[in-house]
Amino acid sequence: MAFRAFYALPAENFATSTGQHTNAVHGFVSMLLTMIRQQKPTHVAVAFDLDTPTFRSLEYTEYKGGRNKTPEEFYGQIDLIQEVMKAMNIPAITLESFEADDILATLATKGEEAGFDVLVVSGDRDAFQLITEKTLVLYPKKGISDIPPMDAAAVEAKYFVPPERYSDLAALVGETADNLPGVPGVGPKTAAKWLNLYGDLAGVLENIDAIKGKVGDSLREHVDNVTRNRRLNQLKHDLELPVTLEEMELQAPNREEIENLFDALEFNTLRKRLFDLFAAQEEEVAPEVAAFTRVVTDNAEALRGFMESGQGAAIALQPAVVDSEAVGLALYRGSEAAWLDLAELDEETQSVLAQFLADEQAPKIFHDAKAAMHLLIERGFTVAGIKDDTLISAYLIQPDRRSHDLVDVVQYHLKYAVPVHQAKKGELDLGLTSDLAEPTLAQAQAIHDLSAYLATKLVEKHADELAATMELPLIPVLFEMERAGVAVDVDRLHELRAHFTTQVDQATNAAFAAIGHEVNLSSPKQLQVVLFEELDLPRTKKIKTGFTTDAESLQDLLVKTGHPFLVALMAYRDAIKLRQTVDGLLKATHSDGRIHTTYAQTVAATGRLSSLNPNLQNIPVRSEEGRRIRDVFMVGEGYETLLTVDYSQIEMRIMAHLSEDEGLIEAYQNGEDLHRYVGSRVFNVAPEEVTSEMRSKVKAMSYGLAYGLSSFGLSKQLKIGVDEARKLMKDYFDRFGAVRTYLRSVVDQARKDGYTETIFGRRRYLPELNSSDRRLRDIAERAALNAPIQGSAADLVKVAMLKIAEGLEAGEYKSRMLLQVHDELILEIAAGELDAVQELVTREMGQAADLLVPLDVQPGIGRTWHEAAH
DNA sequence: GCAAACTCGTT
DNA sequence: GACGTACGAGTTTGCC
Repeated sequence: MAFRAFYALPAENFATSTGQHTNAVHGFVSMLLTMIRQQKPTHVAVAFDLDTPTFRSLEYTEYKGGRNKTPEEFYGQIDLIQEVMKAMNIPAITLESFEADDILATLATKGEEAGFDVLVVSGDRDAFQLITEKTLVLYPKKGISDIPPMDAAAVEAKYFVPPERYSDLAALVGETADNLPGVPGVGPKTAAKWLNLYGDLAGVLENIDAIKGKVGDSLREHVDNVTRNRRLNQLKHDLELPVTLEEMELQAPNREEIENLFDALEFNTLRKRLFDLFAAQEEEVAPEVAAFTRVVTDNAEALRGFMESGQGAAIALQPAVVDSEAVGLALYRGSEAAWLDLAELDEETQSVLAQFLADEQAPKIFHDAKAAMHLLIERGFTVAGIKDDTLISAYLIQPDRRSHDLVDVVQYHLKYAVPVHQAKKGELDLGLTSDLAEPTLAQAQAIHDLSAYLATKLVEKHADELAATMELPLIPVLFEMERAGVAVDVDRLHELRAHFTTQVDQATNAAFAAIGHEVNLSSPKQLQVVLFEELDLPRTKKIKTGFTTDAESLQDLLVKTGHPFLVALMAYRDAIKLRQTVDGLLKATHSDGRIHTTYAQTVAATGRLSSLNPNLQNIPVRSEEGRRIRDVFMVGEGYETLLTVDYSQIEMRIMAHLSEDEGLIEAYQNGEDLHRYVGSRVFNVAPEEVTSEMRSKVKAMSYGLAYGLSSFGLSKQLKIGVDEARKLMKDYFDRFGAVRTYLRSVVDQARKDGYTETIFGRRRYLPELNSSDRRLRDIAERAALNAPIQGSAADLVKVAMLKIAEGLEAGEYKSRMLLQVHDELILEIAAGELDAVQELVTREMGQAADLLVPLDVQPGIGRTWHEAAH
């Protein structure tokens, strides 16, 4: 691992002021911290090779021969790593005449015997022989985060033999890195074929004469290689180690030693990461979980009994997931729990479970029900009767938190650490005590307990009604939208990709020609050198790393200097952004020819949905070129057309409603062109005398107000003086005074209450309104201004979606909602249903709330999203 | 190799 | 000295 770190990080970038290279140390410690954070081990040890002879090199002098000499810069870094381990109170183990992997093998065996789950991290494939039900191997390819631990199934998938045969396979194939030649002409495929035919290596050698062909001859000729390889690649499991398992228990680091050591190594960001990690760990409290009875529900009768004995009490459910697939399901109902192996259900049990899951009257509690629905439907189960979702509850209680992972939520509210399971794919016998069942059952129990605890919290925060009438009912609606996905024209996507690539290339060439050399146009850092040093253009706004090269500043520079490089650079930025968008869409297109986004219901603090994997809420629309991407979203087979319906000026209307400003309300009630109307009042001219320049000024101001725009911001946006902007705002507020009163009162009220509230009662808590830090307070004030407006709009759209879903179901329409883009809904319309569905959608959107101003909705029809725009 | 910074698309 | 909300995603760079 240290060696990998050494080559991953450029040595020349990592040296102390005294010249000591630290890249391997930095990389190793960085990886170790990541691993501790992700895997949360209770015990940790690190094994090192020595550079003295081992029993392998004594038996076979060429062992690991032919390797390049260790680079100069690596020397000494191993000692430094060992010093860091000492300061972290992590044993660093070496053993004369043995290799690190033998130490790991011994530790794995000892750990298993002591009842531990073991995770071996090694860059040596020989470690695969250690894999068992209790031991997994992390074999880093690129990085150590984001790679699943190798289990038996993963080894089989890759090498076609189980882990206990891996060493046999390696002996036949050979290992270049260790200078262990195998049988020429034999690769993993052939080796695996033989091993599976004859059981193991001994079997292959017994039947050596039966193997035909050139490879058979080759094997017979090199059989000595094979037996030697097998002897050498066998790891030792029974070494006398200088460290006990107890001594491996992960402890807090020795702060003083770390400080001194990291001072010397000049590690500053790592120091923070290390202390942050252990600070977080110290907070964790031991679980205080009530005991419950486990019920094995491996047959229909047992499952039915479990269901019935609960007498209709809500059941918490938690799927166990391996490789994005539900392999097990834990059910918990207070003092009693059940565990189901979803892969092994007999027909009758499957049917009992299916009936329960689909029963609207059987109340269920999930943490992230929508995700569970996707997992379960792949197993043939539909889910109804979602009584509670602790993910939603946690979000409504603290909408500003970014993540509401079960682990975090339980830790925060119930003050205990819920166990997390290691995914183990090959483990098909999922008994009640399996590594998967225990933690999943504990999670289900935690969800059950959370649900009860958060229910009172919801009431305290006045979010119970919102949960019951809006967020929970929305779950199945969003689920259906995600499941449906939207059809895309893949050929068109490829054409667009080629088109934008041409533009990227042209812009790149033009940019290089303009400055006479190449540069990475995607690197702000390099662009700064070109713009502000080579070309010596006027400096732009300061940012942390120098001067910004953002689009707005580039445009300013272009106006000031007219330099052709700027033109090319801006064209490059536009084109590469569009190509990235297209690439993302291509990557996200499923085999059904559709893109299935995921709506995050618990991310945006204002109550909006967000869209991810891919984000379909930021598909370009403003530029002509970008809009072409909207043409690839098309009506799917079996449907007639797309229908888009969006609210016009929803946030302005909500501001009119909330402020009760008579002028604004009158304008909307009379159906006037709002910006023209406002313009005529602000500039004191007749409506027909409002010029387009006046109109765009008040339009920018109107929208900006809902975001907490300052006169400075307005002046910048409109490219007018601050004085003029200030006057514009004054004139605006003179005419629409209630708006100013409202905006002020929102912030004042929020400062008193600690939260803002939408029309539908959605709260956002903003404690920083009373911060002594001016910057934080300003940010909180703008959030307080915006949250009721953006949030009410989000609520309104959600209400409309619920009504539309209801209406579609009641009318037994085949048409369906596909997408939501904050104030716009996109539906796929089945043949003959257009008129009725359009009427339904526009009606429900129009009457989603009873405001002081009318809600205006605009429908559009077309074969593609672009065509359906109006 | 990981995490932060920058940039930019939408509403 | 900063100055418009709410997001997601891709690329580059700093780390020492």
